[in-house]
Amino acid sequence: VPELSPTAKVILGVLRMRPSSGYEIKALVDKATSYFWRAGYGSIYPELKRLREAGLVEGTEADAGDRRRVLHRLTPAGERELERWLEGEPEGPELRDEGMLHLFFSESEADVARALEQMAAAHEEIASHLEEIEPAAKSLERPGPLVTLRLGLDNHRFARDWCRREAARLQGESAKGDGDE
Amino acid sequence: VPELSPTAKVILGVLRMRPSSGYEIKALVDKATSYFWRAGYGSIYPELKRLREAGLVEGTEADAGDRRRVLHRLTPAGERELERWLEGEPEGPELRDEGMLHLFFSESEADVARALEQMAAAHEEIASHLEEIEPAAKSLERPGPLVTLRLGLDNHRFARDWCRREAARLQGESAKGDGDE
DNA sequence: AACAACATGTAACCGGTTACATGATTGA
DNA sequence: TCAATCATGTAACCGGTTACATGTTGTT
Repeated sequence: VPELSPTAKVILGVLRMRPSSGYEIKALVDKATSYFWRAGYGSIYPELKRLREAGLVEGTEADAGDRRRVLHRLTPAGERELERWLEGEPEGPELRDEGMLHLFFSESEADVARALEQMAAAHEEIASHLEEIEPAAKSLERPGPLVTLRLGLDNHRFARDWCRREAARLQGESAKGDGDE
Repeated sequence: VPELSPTAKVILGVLRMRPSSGYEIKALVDKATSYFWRAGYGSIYPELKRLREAGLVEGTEADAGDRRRVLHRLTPAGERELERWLEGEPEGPELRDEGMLHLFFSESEADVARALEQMAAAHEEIASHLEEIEPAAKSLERPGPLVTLRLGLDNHRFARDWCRREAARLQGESAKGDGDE
């Protein structure tokens, strides 16, 4: 049995929550997981095809008054694969953060303060997005999305505050040395 | 002028701190930036070659009693490119976190608690690594590496504590409901 | 009539990881 | 002499992003 691809993992999980079209999967990922797991059409559609061919997912043309779309749902084999992945040890978080790299290469306290302010703004932006989607997460019965959201929100708020506080401290210090008196 | 590749960014920054061989760049990245920016030999050596060809970097065979190695240093053009990148707006952080995805798909409070414990362990591990390298960062004159490290350390400790606290809370609650009395 | 949103896909490109291949030097 | 570390690189593979291509349905 081959390992699930990264995109397969998010697709199977989403389909267990609710049978969906590729388009809907993309919309949900953008809204609810994009701050820790992304997927584009260029990954989703080919992966859905592979999952159908592997028998983990089943696609039925949505009939009735609906728009033409392919509703995908997990097969029993798909459910087993999903559970198997969920039972295993998750890989550690992978981060790529250009703001941190700027900060790392800073040579003066002014550089540090600037990098910190830019990072604070980036974390603020993500936190705002998470605040927007919080009501939707609260209205679900499943506990996962809301805990995830709160963890993300608190993490980004913490990082934002840390950066702001440290930037302010550095500017306070430089003022002491720069003063006219 | 083409954009700097991701690996070029970390290489140029490292070379400004200290002229180095590809091997040394890799060692520094593994030790000091790997928790927010990685690079392997398979990226570093080809990129060093491209940077030499583009005239941003200059490679001199290290002479003297040294081992045979190619010491790379920034050219004036390389310094300008580095500064230009440093002056621009950094891209936002990109994260891929399988633990968060497990958490997101959790269907019961027991699933949530388990996912949180695994995440706490992952953050603990990263925090431990950062604690190990803290003394080295403290001994530098440049301020960048130490602030970066402290931000990373506090972020991972915060996430670790958050996950632990919430996991404990959930288990406390289930005990109330599961009690024999 | 026009625009936004719904809906599905492919192809080219880019860049990162992994495995492979090689060889010198240093210390136990 | 043997293992670890220093040191440099290439090739195959994998997977993600971006741009392209197309057509429908609902709203203004």
